[in-house]
Amino acid sequence: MNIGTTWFNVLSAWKTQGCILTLVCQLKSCDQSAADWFVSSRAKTWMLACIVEEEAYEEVEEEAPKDEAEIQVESVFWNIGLVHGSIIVKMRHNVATIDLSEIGFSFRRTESCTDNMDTDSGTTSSKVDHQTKKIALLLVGAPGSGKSTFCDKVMLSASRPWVRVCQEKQTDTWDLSVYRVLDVILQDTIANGKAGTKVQCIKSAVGALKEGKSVFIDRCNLDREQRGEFTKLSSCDAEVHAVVLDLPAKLCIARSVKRTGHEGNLQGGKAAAVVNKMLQKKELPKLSEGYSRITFCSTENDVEEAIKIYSALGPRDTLQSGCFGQKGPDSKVQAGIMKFLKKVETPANSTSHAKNSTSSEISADNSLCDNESEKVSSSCNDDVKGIGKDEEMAEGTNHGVASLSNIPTLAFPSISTADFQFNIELASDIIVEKVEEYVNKLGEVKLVLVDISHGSKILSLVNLKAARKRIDSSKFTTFVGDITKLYSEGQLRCNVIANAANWRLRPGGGGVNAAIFKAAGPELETATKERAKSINPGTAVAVPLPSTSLLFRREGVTHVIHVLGPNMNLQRPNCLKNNYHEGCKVLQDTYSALFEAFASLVKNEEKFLNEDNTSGKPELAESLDGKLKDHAPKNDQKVKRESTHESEKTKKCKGSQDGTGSDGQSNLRSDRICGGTSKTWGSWAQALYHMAMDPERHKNDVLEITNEFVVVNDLYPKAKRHILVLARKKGLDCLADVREEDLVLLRKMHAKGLEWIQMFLLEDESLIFRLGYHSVPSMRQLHLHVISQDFDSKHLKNKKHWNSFNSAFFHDSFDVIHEVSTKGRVILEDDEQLLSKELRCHRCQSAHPNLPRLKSHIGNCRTPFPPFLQDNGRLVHAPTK
DNA sequence: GTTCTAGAAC
DNA sequence: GTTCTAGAAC
Repeated sequence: MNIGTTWFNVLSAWKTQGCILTLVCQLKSCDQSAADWFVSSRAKTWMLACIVEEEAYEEVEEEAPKDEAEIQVESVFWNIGLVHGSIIVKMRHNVATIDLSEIGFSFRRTESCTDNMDTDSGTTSSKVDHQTKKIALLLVGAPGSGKSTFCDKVMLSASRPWVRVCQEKQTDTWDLSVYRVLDVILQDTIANGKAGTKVQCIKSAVGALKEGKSVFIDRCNLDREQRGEFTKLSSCDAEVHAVVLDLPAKLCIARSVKRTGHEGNLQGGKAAAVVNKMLQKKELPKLSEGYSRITFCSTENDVEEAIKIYSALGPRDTLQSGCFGQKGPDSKVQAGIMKFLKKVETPANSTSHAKNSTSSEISADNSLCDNESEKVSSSCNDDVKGIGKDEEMAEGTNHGVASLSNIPTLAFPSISTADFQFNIELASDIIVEKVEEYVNKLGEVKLVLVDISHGSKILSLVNLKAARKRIDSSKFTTFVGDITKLYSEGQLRCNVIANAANWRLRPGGGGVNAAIFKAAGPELETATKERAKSINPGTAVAVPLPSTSLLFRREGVTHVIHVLGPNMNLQRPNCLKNNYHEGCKVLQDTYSALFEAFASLVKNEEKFLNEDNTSGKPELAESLDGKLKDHAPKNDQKVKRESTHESEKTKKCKGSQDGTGSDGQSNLRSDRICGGTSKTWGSWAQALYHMAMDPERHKNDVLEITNEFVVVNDLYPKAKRHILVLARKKGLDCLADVREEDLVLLRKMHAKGLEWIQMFLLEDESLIFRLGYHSVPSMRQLHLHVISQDFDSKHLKNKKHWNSFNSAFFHDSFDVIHEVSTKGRVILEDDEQLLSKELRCHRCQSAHPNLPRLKSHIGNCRTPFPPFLQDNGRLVHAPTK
């Protein structure tokens, strides 16, 4: 038997699905005894070597005459540094198993693979080039911020080919002897090789990009100049991204100390000094440096999120451009945006499902637990106690289930199966049985069983059993994700979530209870206390979530239903000591109580809605009449939400007035700005006024005339559809002039707007509309803008245009009507400053350096609109099918 | 509201 | 050199 040895340069390695690793290798050299190949990622290289039997080897030679072999590895069981286990390799047309039980690997062919792979591959890697939208990703962060870990984690699970380019070790060192590399791996260190220069880094990066791979630039990249050369990588037909690991200095130092301590090179103090010095000099990247996307991570959770995003990125996928995460350096503070950021930021610290920290990271965290900021301590608590039990990497957060529906939805965790150690088989039976019992009884609602971990046993069991019972999947589903981030991360809108509470109804403990209390903030604790002091097993306590709670504002959760299930854990109170007769009964009662409580909330909602429709906004309700979808969550928090909205405005107002002034003063001020006769209108600003006063004269420009208003196309539409409903009442120049007596008119204008939207939707059902007024209009005569949210128009030319429709400068008609009916007028502030604020996407809130960049972004952004827009009919679109 | 344009930013 | 912004005139 002829046995050959061959070496492969691994051109790229990426996971295609599950644990299938695809490698593109370049045949380096061969001899007659064996074939070795190896794979590398990072300095801690994936190293796989094998002896190939004659047949397989010949196959490689025949099939890859151009010095290229394509290999897929399935079922990989490996452990860097130990190099043992077995892997299944698919090498072009063959599948083989590699047994790595010892260094003398064996390789045996197991079955034929029928994949018809392209054997005439032409130039090396050309295939990859065409498929891959390349990315050059600069990691920006101090030593110990987790840059390399970031790369490792992404490379581990990404289906796109990534190469890590770093200072310490170049990826083009494939010509090292296999044994030397083996040594490297076995020692888990990168002691070989001198530090690479920046030029080498760039060379490697360019090389990798040309081969169709995406690259990580794993250097500190803390100052702009350092980064400059790398942003030029865009000339290699790659998008340049930055991920900023802006973690607390203490954390970076702790990790650096740990690391340097291990190698025995640097004293802890020295590491701290290095990190501190670097952080002092840091300049955060700006989009204007040439990035198409920047992601700021200020917590470990942010980092995990970013890892997830890049891991999920397939070879052909692209990410939205813009500035994501935390404050960008070029952001001017914008009240609305800061509110948004706060919404997103704060709860990010509240839960952690990052179970894939290395042990050194966890211990570094622990050392900070006692005296670090709350941020760090909360995340390390989670790391230690563990919300999820799963050690595997948290991958995506959902299975593509997107729900924006208004159907009341209850998300609930599996009760008692985690900390209370209830048997999972039995629990899954009970869940399915109870869901089956209630799902139809509850009417038009949806139930979702949520578990944070992928591969969760309870979810699989429940899915299986629910399928067997043919439970309607539109009414009951399971969902993988964090129950406190269902909307923001999973686009799953759940009005109500269930909490597996403790008997004291107190925060803490761990798991779901801790996560929900953290995410909801102290408001939930207070609201809970008002309802009950404790809870008995088998019962439920429904708590309305105050509108100030982040869980409400960010996720749209209106109620939390606390439930307490049976406990089988001896370490916890009221242990049933394996008495499953009693346990099952209690668990059944628990789910019954949960679903009953949910039913009761739904019932109350409907009642409220009906009352609201008859007294509040008859025209609106009539006009909608099932033809157009009102996005309102239809819950009893409506009034509360409005009051929040107002109080936020008041705060903002105070801020903008140099800390002076009560509401009264702000009213005065708004009067001065745009009220009554105090504003003078230029001749050019009178066009609408003339149309309203004498529409017959402008017949050609007018769409519709009634006694009370005129509908016209906006002369310079800022979106595909943009019309104005003009009030004809004299003296009603702008919002500041509106009084309670105009309420009927406002409602009619709104209804007229909705009528026109209906017509537009017949032509293009993909459009989504918003109706509203400019705070300080340029044109005289009160006019309602009815504008589609595509903003696809050549007339949208500047920041002012954008912000006038996408900041608090734009007052939704719904809010105007509500405000006038409750307060008699619209409270206006010095809103003109809002027009010069930074440009942010109206969907995902990412920031963009200029309007052309923003426009190209919004052309692609499909992120759901933020919850506040989806509520109360602020957005109007075609009925969802 | 738009257009025009200087000059800043790239 | 080109792109983009912002202020003035209308």
